[in-house]
Amino acid sequence: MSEEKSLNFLEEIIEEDLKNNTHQGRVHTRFPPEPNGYLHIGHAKSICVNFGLAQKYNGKCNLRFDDTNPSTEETAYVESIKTDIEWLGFKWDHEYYTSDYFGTLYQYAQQLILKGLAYVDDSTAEEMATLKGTPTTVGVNSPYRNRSIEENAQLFEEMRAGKYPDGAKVLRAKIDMKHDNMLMRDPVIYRIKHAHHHRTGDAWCIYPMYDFAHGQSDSIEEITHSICTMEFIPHRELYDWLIEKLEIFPSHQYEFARGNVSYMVTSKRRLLQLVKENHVAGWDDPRMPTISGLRRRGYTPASIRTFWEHVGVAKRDNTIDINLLEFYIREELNKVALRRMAVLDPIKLIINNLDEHESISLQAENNHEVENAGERTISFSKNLWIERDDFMENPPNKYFRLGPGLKVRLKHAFIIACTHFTKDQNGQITEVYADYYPESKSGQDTSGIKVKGVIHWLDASSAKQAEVRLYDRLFTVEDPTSETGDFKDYINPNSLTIIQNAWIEPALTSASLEDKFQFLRLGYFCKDRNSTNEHIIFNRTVGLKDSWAKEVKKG
RNA sequence: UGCCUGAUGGUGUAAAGGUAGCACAGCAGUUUUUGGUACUGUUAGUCUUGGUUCGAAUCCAGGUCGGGUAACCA
Repeated sequence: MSEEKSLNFLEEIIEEDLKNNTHQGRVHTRFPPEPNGYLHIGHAKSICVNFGLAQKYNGKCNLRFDDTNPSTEETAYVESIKTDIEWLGFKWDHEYYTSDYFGTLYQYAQQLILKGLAYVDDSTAEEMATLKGTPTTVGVNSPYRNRSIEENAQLFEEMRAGKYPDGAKVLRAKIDMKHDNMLMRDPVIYRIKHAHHHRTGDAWCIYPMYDFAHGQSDSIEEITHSICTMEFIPHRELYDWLIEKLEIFPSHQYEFARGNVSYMVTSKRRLLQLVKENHVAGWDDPRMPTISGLRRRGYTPASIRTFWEHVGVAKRDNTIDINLLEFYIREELNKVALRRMAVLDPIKLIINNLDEHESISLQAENNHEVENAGERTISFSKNLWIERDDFMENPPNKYFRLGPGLKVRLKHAFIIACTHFTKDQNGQITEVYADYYPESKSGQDTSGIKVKGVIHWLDASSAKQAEVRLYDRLFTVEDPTSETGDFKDYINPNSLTIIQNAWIEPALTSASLEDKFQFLRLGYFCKDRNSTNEHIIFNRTVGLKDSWAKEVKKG
């Protein structure tokens, strides 16, 4: 089989540059988060693209915090972002902050003023908005547009010195108020903000705007390929204009389509709302699409990387089916997760032909997908727990589990035959009775009995209790933001089901936070960070594929 | 309405003028001591109208539809 992986458009650009020796064979990218929120699944794509490209082409990737707006940014976010990137498995070449360049950026602004390409404007925000025009009507020059170079230089210096209050003046690039691209209509490049900055403290009271910081920072770091999402396309013209006028290193911007995933929302505003209004338990709630949420949910870094790698990079709008993400986490967990048994909704199973104090030791494989995964010892005795779902009073034809007169195998143990059962006055099954076949022991079955079904179970005398949290998608519709009404109207009321008293294998009590488990026939689980020795909590990462459920649904 | 983008099965993504392929999902089956996994088979696609060409998903022109864009946010 020839593994001929085609290149995405960014790889094509880079390979073309490499061929033409555009940057002396250098590939240098950067990941530029703003430290004002937590990273989510969409950022993970950008991280995979930027760090991935650098890796593939033997280049470098910087981490640069785009911290030009002191009123929204915090050091706490810086830490969470770094944690998440490292967890995803990437290493940055340098850790930079746009605020490191405030001095240089200030000088760049002065140069622009000296070239007659920037001016100080006293207009209010409203006045500027009016003068700016609309996409279909051209803008009008500000009355301050023709101030002399000397006056502009003087005023800008005074802005920096703190002579004016917030909003009193801005520095604008002098481009063209009639430009088709709204961003070229004399964009604001510096504004006054008497705010404490998380890194520079009170050293500055003027801060550069994104457009006067990002491209210049790329240039300072000699970034060869500045890769961002499609909504920045209109900014590229300004990006290039500034680099040209400033005569600095010609970084270039390339845009790809952000990756959307069905049943998830990723806008910072909406995520913040979910947290603030307590629809979820925090930024790392396992239902959140944040990296920290996915981590707590039990997703692995590799599964997220593989997911984005297979999704690919292109320029068209897209919504990726959440099934694909779930496929990749299942694929990985199937190979690494230790198999254990747990009973979430128990009914008692009593073995008729076993004495009360009898106990049989059995060996159970930890993961038969992997050699050397080892075995553990489990016990089998008279009183067992089985899943309520695994017994039916009047089972349909293709039901391969337990029912009156039916036989099944208890995983890793014996074949049993149901003799009778009891119900309470509400018609709820309370106890199921069965005979076991001693000669049908798992691995050394000489009984000759064939059964189609295998169910999981727990020895009631040794099982431990735990809390199990079953997570489902947070929303009931693929794209809650495109529906009528508020996106929160579409929150899935069943996104979290808490089972307070589930039964688990004793071996599970010593689980670590990093361990991944498959609860046989139920799904993949991991221990929650809020677990204590007395109270263990397991989170369901994702269920197993369930073709029986599908069958039932079809009727 | 201006400018910028984009359009390939249900979803995502390939095919650089020459057999429309891959993955997920779906469906059918084989295997199975997890109704899991693995394996096999299978359904289904080039937005539209013209043009260029022996030949067009690809090139050209018009149209249609989607997305972005009018913060002292990034």
